[in-house]
Amino acid sequence: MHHHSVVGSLVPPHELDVDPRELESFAERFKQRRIKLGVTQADVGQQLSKLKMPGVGSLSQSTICRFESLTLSHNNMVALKPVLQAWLEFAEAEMRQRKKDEMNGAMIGMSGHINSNGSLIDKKRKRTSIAAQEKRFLESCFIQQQRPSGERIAQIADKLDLKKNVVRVWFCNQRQKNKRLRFAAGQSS
DNA sequence: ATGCATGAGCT
DNA sequence: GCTCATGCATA
Repeated sequence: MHHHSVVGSLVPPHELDVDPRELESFAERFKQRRIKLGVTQADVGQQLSKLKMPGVGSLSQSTICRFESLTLSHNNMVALKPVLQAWLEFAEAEMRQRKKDEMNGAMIGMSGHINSNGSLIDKKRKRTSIAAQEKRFLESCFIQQQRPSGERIAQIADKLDLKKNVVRVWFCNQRQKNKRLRFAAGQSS
């Protein structure tokens, strides 16, 4: 229910071929201006929904962070760029407006805080922690076969005393990691 | 900032 | 069962 791809992998055909260097410079400018605005990565993610861009909801701090550090796939970077660019313009316009208001002496009392709290007891997602030694083995296996068969995965899982699913997901994440812009072969900047 | 996980969509 | 975009949880 919370997975509504912001843009899926559908990108205008004209922009399918975007210069990685262009993305890199944009990401850098984005971060600098975001910081200048005094806004956190988490804030950006939440404020995106205020943009009312069709099909664009909010994003997590993780995703904003990864955009800034170029650790997303090329297509993902290309898809997110226009959205974040729109947010930047929106946020800077808003700031200009605030300054203007202050100039007009429209200082509004900035105090008051209302805090309510409701605590619910729910099952939180747990994260398996794979030990360094196990990781080393997994990495060596990954070098041999990036896409081991189900049988091979079961074998590895058994040897490392990990759930088969944990090993399968590890390989999936590893392959995905190899596709991230920043680690892709052929990056020169 | 990053590791492990989820869920949608596709084959 | 994979890829892909994305996020919770945690270091």
